[in-house]
Amino acid sequence: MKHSHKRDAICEVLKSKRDHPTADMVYERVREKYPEISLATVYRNLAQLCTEGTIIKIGAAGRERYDIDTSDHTHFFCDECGEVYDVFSDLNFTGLAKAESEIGCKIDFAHITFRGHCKNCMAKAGN
Amino acid sequence: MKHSHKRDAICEVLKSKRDHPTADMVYERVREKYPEISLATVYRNLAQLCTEGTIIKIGAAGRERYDIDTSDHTHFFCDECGEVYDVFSDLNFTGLAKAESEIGCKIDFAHITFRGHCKNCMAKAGN
DNA sequence: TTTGAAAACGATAATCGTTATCGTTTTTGT
DNA sequence: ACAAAAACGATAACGATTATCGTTTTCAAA
Repeated sequence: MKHSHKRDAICEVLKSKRDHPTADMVYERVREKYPEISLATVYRNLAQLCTEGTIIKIGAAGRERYDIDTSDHTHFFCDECGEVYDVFSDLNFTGLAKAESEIGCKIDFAHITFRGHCKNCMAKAGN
Repeated sequence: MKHSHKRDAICEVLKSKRDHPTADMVYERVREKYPEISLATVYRNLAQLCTEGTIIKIGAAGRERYDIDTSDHTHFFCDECGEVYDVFSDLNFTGLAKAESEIGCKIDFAHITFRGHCKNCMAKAGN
């Protein structure tokens, strides 16, 4: 895909620190390279990158986050610190066909997110 | 739980038509009984009912919906018509422990939503 | 290398769902 | 009946995101 310089810089931000930043966080980071960039440009390019499939949006209650890893994986949201972690382990679940037949629908996606307490927060609480 | 008249009417709206309405939809419906009710009152009471555990919020990308069925169940969102359906079939999934050990976390909730095409929309498309 | 159209941009206004404020009204317990 | 607490309506404020618009940059064809 052909990208503008600023769009490239936004990709670079997503690639270099894979912590699922919000638009604001991307804005702050890309300003290190382009101090004059507008927040509108960040939103515009994030939207475009989503449309073309380069990145994905992982909605978390009124505050979108962005992930450059478009492979099939799950996200874990820490309820304590708000951090988001990738989970790549396979999750097989049974009952999907039964769910489909229950309401007579075709399930295209089963979207799973985890919530709980992350390693760091558990370590802190443990002491 | 002790409720005001208007809070009761809001519950009644949720009970009588279990289609996971948005706050706006609740507002429209409760106005049939209380034409003078304010949208603020609807939001206020929906929030309160969530807090006390009488109803649940099922967030769907920037637009909350409300469900008076607080039992453990899943929701199916039709990508075509936007309708939301309840799914009560059990879904067992394996790999949760592996996911926990992968990132060293404690998973408290696994939140699942389905997306796809509902019965009605498939029937329409089929002709 | 000029040129002109398309794409991208910055600034900022607008939008949308939701929440907060505040002065008034209703409910409740005594 | 009465005071305190809860609920209310109107509306302003909020925060995240999107739209607008006039300007600037890019890039390919001439």
